[in-house]
Amino acid sequence: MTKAAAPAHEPQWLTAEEQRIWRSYLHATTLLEDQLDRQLQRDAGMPHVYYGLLVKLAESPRRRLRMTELARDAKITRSRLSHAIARLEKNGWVRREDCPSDKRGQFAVLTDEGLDVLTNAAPGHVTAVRNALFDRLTPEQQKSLGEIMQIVAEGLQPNEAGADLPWLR
Amino acid sequence: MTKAAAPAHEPQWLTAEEQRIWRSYLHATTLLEDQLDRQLQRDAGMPHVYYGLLVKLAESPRRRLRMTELARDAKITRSRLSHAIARLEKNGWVRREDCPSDKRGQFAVLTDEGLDVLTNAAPGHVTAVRNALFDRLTPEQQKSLGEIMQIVAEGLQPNEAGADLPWLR
DNA sequence: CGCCACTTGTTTAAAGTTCAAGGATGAAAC
DNA sequence: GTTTCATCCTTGAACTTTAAACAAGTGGCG
Repeated sequence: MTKAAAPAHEPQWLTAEEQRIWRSYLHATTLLEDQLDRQLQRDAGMPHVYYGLLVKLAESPRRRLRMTELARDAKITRSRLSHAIARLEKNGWVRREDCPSDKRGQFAVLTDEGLDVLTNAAPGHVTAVRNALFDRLTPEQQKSLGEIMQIVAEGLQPNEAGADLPWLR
Repeated sequence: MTKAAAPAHEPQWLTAEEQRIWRSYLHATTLLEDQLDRQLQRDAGMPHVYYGLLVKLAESPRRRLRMTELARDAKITRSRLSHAIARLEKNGWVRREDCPSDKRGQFAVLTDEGLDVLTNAAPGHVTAVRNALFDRLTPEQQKSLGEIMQIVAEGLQPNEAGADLPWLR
């Protein structure tokens, strides 16, 4: 121990190096999200989050998902999802369906038109992601990024994959 | 070349591994941003972006910055900044001042009260960042993250540090 | 000077998000 | 059955963000 310990109720401030890392993180993530939002808004008429919803639906059996499950997958609140689906429904890209087995439940269903929009938007989006991210990183960096982000995501996941086990927090 | 090349106008889709990385990235960044937003909203009565504005001001000489410069530093549009500063001004945490040398210009100035709020909020925020990010990563991972994010940020920076040099794009 | 192009910052309205509350159904206990 | 509590999803209001248009000021240049 070469440094005096901080007073008990003082937080451990970030070191200069940590600050550098943290700022790079903030800059990169905000710039990237802005970029994707603008690209998708321009080319597909919706923000990135909404695009993500269509993707989830397209990947699901029968192109449908329960609202709660979709919200969980997309990491957004059910409230936000309700509003989002309302908007997508207005566009004709998604439609709601009642769940036969649980009268409280709703399915969000990707329409044919929605799939078309998605199909048209996808190439541009993938290209944008490549340009901004993958094309700039070495394979090692890509691997590293994946590991890091997985760790962070798991740490923040309120409840996923055996999270009803109290001793995991 | 073991794989057939994609048709010229087909995008290069993400490989399975790239998709994994990209999804981890999206999950981690959205969960982290949500987490910080909620923490700051609860403890300091403002979203993360607004907190970032106060930080920039606090770090600046005489606790003030021109609107455009602040917007650039924080990676947000001037319009967004106008609204944000209006709100912070209403809280008494920031005040505006005219620029003497350029009558169009405005300074955003951090008030004493604003500095107090910031001082009180900082420990909790730093702790949140540590808990979610730094405490979970090895030193190598931290270093790697910094490098990666710097690359990405620089790639997206519309104009920074000698960006008026046309041959850089 | 007088014109023109550009920058600065704000404004308006529309879109998106959050927060707290609430209606309805389900599930388990009594 | 009915009470109780949890879950599913929606709603409306407040707030934040975006996009486009605008007023005012700067600065180059004939």
